[in-house]
Amino acid sequence: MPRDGTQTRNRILDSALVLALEKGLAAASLDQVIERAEITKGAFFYHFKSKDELALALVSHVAELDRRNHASIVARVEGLSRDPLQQVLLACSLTADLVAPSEPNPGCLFASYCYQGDLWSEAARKICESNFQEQAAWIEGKLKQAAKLAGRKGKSALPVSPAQLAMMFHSVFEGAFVLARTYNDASLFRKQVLAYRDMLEAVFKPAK
Amino acid sequence: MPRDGTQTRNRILDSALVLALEKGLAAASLDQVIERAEITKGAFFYHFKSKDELALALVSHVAELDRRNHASIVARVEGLSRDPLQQVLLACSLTADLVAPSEPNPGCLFASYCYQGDLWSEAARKICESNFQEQAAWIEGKLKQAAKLAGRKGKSALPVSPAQLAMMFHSVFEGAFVLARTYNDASLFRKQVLAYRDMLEAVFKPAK
DNA sequence: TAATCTATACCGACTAGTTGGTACAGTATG
DNA sequence: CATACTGTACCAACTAGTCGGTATAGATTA
Repeated sequence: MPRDGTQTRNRILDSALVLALEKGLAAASLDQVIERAEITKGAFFYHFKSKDELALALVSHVAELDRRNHASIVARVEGLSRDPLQQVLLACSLTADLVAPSEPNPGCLFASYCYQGDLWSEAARKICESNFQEQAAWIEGKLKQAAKLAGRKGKSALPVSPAQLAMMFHSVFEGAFVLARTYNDASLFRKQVLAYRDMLEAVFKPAK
Repeated sequence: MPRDGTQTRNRILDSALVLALEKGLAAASLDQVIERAEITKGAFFYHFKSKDELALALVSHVAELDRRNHASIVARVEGLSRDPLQQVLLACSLTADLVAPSEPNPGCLFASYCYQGDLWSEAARKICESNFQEQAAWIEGKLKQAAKLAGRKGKSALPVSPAQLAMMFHSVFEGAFVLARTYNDASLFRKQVLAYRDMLEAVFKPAK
């Protein structure tokens, strides 16, 4: 058997990811991707037919990492508590820690793509959408359970539907990156995700 | 005096804005901007020294529109109610209506820029930051007043500080655009902004 | 009042450099 | 011996930006 090419492929992907978050993949030339990956043009085009193919492979790659990360958070959180609301709150806390406060270019590849028309193919969109959906569905399910439990104690209906609350996770998540970049302060990401968590908690546990 | 050039300049700005929201300004070539504005290269470079200068002028332009829009919302809202919380809630409602549910490319130029390193100069960042700050400061002030009013009635402290709640407006606002693009459904923008509004209301008016 | 001047506004061919992508001969590795 | 590259040379298309020239219209002058 020949030597393993997956290592080189991953180097290309890693290089592209760094550049994509730093300056946007559209603005990053293949030469830059190649230089950073420390390979040659020949090697690049051996693994990818075109820049578009790289772009698509990169979303797929990141989506896969994201799904694994989400699965890991779910597993940890479901081990820590049996209460559905607590599980969601814990998941928020873990998500908040995903970005180091010192990170120079905190951001989400999905958001980066969706503001760069060239890369925002229907295929890429669907990958992002399904990731969002999967995660939102988990939150929504948990919140519905939580609402039922709270309802049994004879409380009023929620001011916002579990579906909208679940989607708001991604609103805040994505918006927090924009905030962090605009204020040039990566710690804002953490603060905003935690603020969302605290608001969620308050909505489900109204003043006694 | 020669004929008026401001019209041409505005045409360029408008053209650039459309393209920036559609595909990102970095990916839009000057030729495209020029073609859409129905002018020539000479006219473009008469008004702008470089693409970078256009980019900066465009954020300035949009920031100015945004500030006027915010001022208009504040004026309307302060005419409609004297209660600070109600004013903020109304402002959210008005903001939610900013994006038509049929809009093809809903988005924010600031977010677009901050994911495209080339355009994200320190000067551009500061323009966006000051717009965010100004608007967040208004919300924060109102929420502090609202908290005081609620406190007089002998209620518990807020689960999230007014400052974080105010910033969350922009988190949700920016994130909602990403959501709308990812789910390919512009109506999500409105829903998310309204969901934020309802959550705010719930936090300040806990179950009686 | 006609000719000239001047400053702004604009035109469009052109250039130097970069881009994504190709071609292909050779080398290393399992 | 097929796979996984390296290295270099190349190309057409496109890029931002330049530059010499022109059109317009008000101000100055003869």
